[in-house]
Amino acid sequence: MATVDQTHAAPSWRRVEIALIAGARKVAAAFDHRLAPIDLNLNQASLLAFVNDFGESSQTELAEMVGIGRASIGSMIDRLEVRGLVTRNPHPNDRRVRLVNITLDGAALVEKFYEIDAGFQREIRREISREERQHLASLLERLGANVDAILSSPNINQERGGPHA
Amino acid sequence: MATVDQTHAAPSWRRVEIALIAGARKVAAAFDHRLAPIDLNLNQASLLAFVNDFGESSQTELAEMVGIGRASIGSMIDRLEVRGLVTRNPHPNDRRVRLVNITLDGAALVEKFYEIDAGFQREIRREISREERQHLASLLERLGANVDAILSSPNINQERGGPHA
DNA sequence: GCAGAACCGTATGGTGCCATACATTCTGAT
DNA sequence: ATCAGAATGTATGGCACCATACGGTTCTGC
Repeated sequence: MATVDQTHAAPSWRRVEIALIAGARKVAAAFDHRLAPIDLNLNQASLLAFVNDFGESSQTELAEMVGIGRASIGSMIDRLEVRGLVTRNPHPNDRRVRLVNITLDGAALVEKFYEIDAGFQREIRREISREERQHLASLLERLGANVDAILSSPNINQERGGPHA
Repeated sequence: MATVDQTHAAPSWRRVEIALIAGARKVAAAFDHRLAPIDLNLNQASLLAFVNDFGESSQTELAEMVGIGRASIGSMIDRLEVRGLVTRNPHPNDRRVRLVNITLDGAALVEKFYEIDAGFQREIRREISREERQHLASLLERLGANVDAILSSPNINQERGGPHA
């Protein structure tokens, strides 16, 4: 009750972009819910799986992969390292870099993750076709490009009336 | 370099869901960037616009509308109230409820928001057709339904193979 | 060689969200 | 009338992320 009335299809305060953001947060929450038994969240699992498949990677590479900043990836790896799921080793030729590798325990956890993930996919993708997902991916890609353009462009300071031209 | 190889269409560590989450965060960041001149973030602007259009609402209604929890909406309204953009008034018949109303200042800010939003839409929706957006909205709706189902269902503890039924 | 730019990882402080627990108030059953 | 249960809003503590700044390291141009 008191939920948003369906008859208002797309009122001004309920944009697609807002639905996108709230929806993404809920998807993450659902993922985390299913991942709780192995005590991992989505980003952690994603990082682990990446290192498992790709082998040793620098932290910057991992940050770019997961889509978060370098500082965040650092503390994330801290926690994974404490749990013995990954190791940090020096790069042989570049002393700035710390290469992240997966451990046996980590690899074992990735296996469990894949099982859970398979079940999760069946649930989350119900009523959503493969074609739609690909469409979504391409849309997100273009969205990302537009976002980058916005972020790198300055704010035209309240030139009220907006950029009519 | 070291970026994701395109030839791997959907590698296990790069799911659509992850792209969705990272993409949504970036969209929010871009929105906040454009909203910075009026010192509002997306959720705040969305809340203000809702109250502006719908009139007084309870905090629980607003939380549901924005898609965050009751505790979060509370501190959010705190900040808006301090700035004099909304007021909290007692409900005439129910002393638990505090009805949120918009002020004249708040309404004026909503107008600015609409202008900025219009420009933002033009930017963010470049290369994305109206049909695609509607498609996205419907997809998000089904995604949300699946998510709700997941969150309200218990974790079948690593009954590997997943819920076949 | 060497100063300055570019890059890697880390430390710090701040933000926004969540989950949980709580006091208050309303509702409904007895 | 009374009392259990539900609903509203608030307080608290924790988490994950960001932006910024920094020390250490490598690369580049002279």
